[in-house]
Amino acid sequence: MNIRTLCLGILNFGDATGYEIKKLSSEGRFSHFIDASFGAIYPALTRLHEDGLISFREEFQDGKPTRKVYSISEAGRRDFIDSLDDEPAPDKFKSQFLFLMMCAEYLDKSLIRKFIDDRIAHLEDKCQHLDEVREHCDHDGSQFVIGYGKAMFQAALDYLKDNRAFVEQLGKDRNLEAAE
Amino acid sequence: MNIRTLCLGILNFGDATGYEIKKLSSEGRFSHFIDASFGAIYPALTRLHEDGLISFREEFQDGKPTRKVYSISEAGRRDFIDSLDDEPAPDKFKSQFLFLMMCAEYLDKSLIRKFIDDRIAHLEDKCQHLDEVREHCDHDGSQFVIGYGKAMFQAALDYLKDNRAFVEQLGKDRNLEAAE
DNA sequence: TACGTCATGTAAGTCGTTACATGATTGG
DNA sequence: CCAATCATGTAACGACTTACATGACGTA
Repeated sequence: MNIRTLCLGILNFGDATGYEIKKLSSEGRFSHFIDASFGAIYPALTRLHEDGLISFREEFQDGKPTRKVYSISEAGRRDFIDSLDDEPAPDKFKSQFLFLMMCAEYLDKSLIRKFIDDRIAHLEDKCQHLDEVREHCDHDGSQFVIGYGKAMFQAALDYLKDNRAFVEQLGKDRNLEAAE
Repeated sequence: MNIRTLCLGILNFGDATGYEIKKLSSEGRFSHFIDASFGAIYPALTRLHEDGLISFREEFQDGKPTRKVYSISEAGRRDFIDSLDDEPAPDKFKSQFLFLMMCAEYLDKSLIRKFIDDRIAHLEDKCQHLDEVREHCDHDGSQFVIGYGKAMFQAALDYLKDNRAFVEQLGKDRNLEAAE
């Protein structure tokens, strides 16, 4: 799913600025299955506007930059809802962390331990964050989707805690840089 | 992690052709956290060879095209193992399926049911596939990584089975195309 | 003083996908 | 007979990232 459709979909749930779309997609309730950068969002919004699928109003504020608040148009809504009937593209998951763990035998035990500690901390953050978002969100579809994310993160977390000893023991005992 | 490093890493575990790297990354034991296309792999191998990080021998076979079997060089191995000390980039997960489920209220109940049936079938395939790969693989690092993938897929599967009724009930009752 | 937040946007460049081109063999 | 598998590669295109430019305010 491209950034264009993503923007349209988010605007379908309510008006937003480019900045808010970025925050929603990388920190908010979509952040566990989507990500987009400013450099992708702003041009996408410009194009959607040119195509008549969204409109915007400017909100002047003192002390802060002017906001462009985008709204989806009727044509945009139609376009978006039609697109939902298409089979979803398969999920994409890329993990350099797993790639690294696969190479545990080439890493120092201490380094593996550090990477796993970081990862566990990161997953705990994510889980906690999803819990918070879920509490402050009464949209049913989002609830379902947050639950799905939580289930996956929690499973990863449990697996890491239960199996870290196994992968840590695969590493090299210390950095033998002096020797060779 | 770019395709270049991916190829180097796979070659670090043993010689392979471009075709085999593709298969490993999209069907084999790396397929749940990595993917690469031919159009990315072949140029990457050419460049790695130019840079002296890999070498290749040609294997002529009758009835089948000639294979170029690549091997990692000492320089390549050093380069790769050094790169492992860097902090791994954060995981990336993109799911159009979850995006779709978030929009359940705009979909027909029947369509949601179909999408979920497909997804469950797909996840069951993946789980079974990982089980098979795990049995035929005695590399410890890979075992750990396969287990991680399995845990995540299984969690997603269980969640879907337990909560599908909730999201299905959010959908529209039938396709009201005649009305409007 | 320097960084983080709010806010928009551009431009260059990287990276990777998709489609094409080629062609023999095997299996349903 | 058609599709899939094996096998390599190119070229065009698209998508996205990164870095930059601008600027005021708040806070540690």
